[in-house]
Amino acid sequence: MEISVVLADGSERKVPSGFTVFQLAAAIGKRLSEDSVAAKVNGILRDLAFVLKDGDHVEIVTRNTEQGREILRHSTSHVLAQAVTDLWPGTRYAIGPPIADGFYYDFELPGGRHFTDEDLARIESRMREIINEGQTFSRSEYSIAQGMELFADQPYKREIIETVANDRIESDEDEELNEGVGEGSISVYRNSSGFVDLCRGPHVPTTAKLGSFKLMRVAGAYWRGNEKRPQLQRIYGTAWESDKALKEHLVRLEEAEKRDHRKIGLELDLFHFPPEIGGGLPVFHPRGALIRQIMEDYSKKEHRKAGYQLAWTPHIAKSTLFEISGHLAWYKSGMYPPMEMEGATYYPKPMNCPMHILIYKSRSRSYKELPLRLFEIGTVYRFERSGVLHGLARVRGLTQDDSHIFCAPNQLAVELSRLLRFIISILKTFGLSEFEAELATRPEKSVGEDFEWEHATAALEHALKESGITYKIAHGEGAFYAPKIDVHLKDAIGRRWQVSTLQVDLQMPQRFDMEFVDSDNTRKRPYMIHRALFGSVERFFAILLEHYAGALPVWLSPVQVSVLPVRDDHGDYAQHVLKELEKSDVRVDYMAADEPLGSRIRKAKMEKVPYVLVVGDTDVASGTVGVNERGSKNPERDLPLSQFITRLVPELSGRPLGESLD
RNA sequence: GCCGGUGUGGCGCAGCUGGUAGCGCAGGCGAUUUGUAAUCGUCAGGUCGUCGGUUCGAGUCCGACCACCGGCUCCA
Repeated sequence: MEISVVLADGSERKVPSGFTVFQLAAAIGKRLSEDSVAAKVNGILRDLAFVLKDGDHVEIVTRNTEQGREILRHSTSHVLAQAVTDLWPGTRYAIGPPIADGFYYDFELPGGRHFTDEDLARIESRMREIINEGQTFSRSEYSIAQGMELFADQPYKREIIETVANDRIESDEDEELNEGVGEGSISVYRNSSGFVDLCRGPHVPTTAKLGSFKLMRVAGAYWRGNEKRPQLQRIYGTAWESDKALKEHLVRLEEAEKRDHRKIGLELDLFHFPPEIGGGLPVFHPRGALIRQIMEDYSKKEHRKAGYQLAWTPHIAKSTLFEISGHLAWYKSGMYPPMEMEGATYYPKPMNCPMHILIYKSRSRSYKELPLRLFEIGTVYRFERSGVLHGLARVRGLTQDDSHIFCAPNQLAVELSRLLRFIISILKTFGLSEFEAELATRPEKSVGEDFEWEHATAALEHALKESGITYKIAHGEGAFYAPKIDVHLKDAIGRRWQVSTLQVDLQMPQRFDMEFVDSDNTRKRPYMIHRALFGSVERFFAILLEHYAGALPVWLSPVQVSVLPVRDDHGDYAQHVLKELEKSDVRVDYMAADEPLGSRIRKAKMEKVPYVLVVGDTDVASGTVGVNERGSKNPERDLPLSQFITRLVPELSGRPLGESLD
């Protein structure tokens, strides 16, 4: 008896009936069978042991594909669970999905025990034993009731079966919870040693297919992501199709570590976090402060050009203000504690918006003034929980490049489109070019009328469509008072960062009873848009440092050119070069000839100075410089100074000449 | 906030089972005057995160706290 299956390339192939996917792969080629980990049969992922039927469309999934890696990772996480239950009998195991670059598994150890780093080595060697034994994974199906019986002493598994069987979870985030639970039945995978796990599969046929993995770290993780539920012990690991791919991944991690803005900040003497000041409160050293200032000056200039007016507001305000704004009702726990003074209670501001509203309300406003765009680079304080602080990317004192736009309802759509274009244009000037947006819609915990939310959300989506930026909808991720667009960018090594945020506020105008006089002499409520472009100056600074690995573009570099005389007697000429550069507003550093040239060049290079100029005998004689450009291996010699300056000047400003906004 | 880890001169590190701290870089000084990624010598610098405890004796052991690192939760 023969059946016929259709392969990925569309060709048909006759195989004996009862043939498994693996037998098919082996029949096609030895290499394919070795590399196979699973297959897609009629579009559904199946084990290699899956028995083919006549007419099946089969696509063998190999280990070096994204899908293949996912299966390897998933299977490795099962081996992890097996090793842990071997080493600590009585362990309850929860979930263990594949994730980007690896996998994790959550456990509850008997007696409330916690994993330590030393445990990782033990677990890893037990895993290697299991892998070397070449244990098989075999699939079986049970009824829900049988499943509950099978996992009688595994409450987390039982909870998965119960909740998923009652109410199949459909959102992407909880997809792993659907593991192995189908309509009225569950599937489990059993190792030849007897370890059983609830799982949808597929899995590799045998642990022998695994091995290129490494356990990375232990962490606590709340069961089902809920702080109120037990905290489980999570082990993270990485797994790849080959030792080579594993090694490459570890090298990538090392490279990313070198870009860490906290490390670069230290190396380049840009900022630090004095413990005497407190966690999440950075101080910027002269060079770091200079970079900030360049960013902020540039931002202010562009905002003024784009029709914004600068505002300035204080750092603290009476509780009354935050009662009106609703911050005390909604986000008190995120605010710094209050200060008492002369019978009043003051709070450090967590946001600038209430104060900008007061500027708006300082007098009556005419429709002719709208849109009124206020802009402030204002420092706000937020009481971030100690565990979430992360260098400059997450601080307790942050400086928002914050603006609030007040407009007539009919101006909203146009204003949002214009705003989104402005944001993208500014971000591009900083050398960032890959963007993606999220449209965050109404969350469960929120205030306002449905029709307002719909109007505002539609206006945001309109702006997104018009900008051409790719976006997705983040359901229920909006702020309590407003839907929003979050702009994410991709850095030089492909990591995503959330930067700009753009919100249509439905609450503040009402809370503060804002109005404007329209052309028909009636009083109307303005719309309000909140918007931070960098997000926070500190965080954006961190992103730039990581994106450029510290080698900032010339216009952002605190030192743009270092001038190095070869010998002391070239000093006068070097000083002349320095003066000439300063005339063109170049930020120049001078390195006297008191140590060997090579050593000084090395220092300048390590400071990531964009241009190192070396001047010696021939330069003194003919008015030239030697140019050692950052990133280039071959220094140029005998370049006339004026020529170097002509070349440098266009790099001194962020925006390429001739390009304008709007 | 929770789980795990770390905390030794400005930076990077060493210091075995407890016996009063070392190295490299950076820094000061002196010599060297050098054509493209480390010149030589010399000097100085640490109450070992903080506080408390155990001990004849603590950088080493215990506890609390602080800060940082990796996660979880959170992120107006």
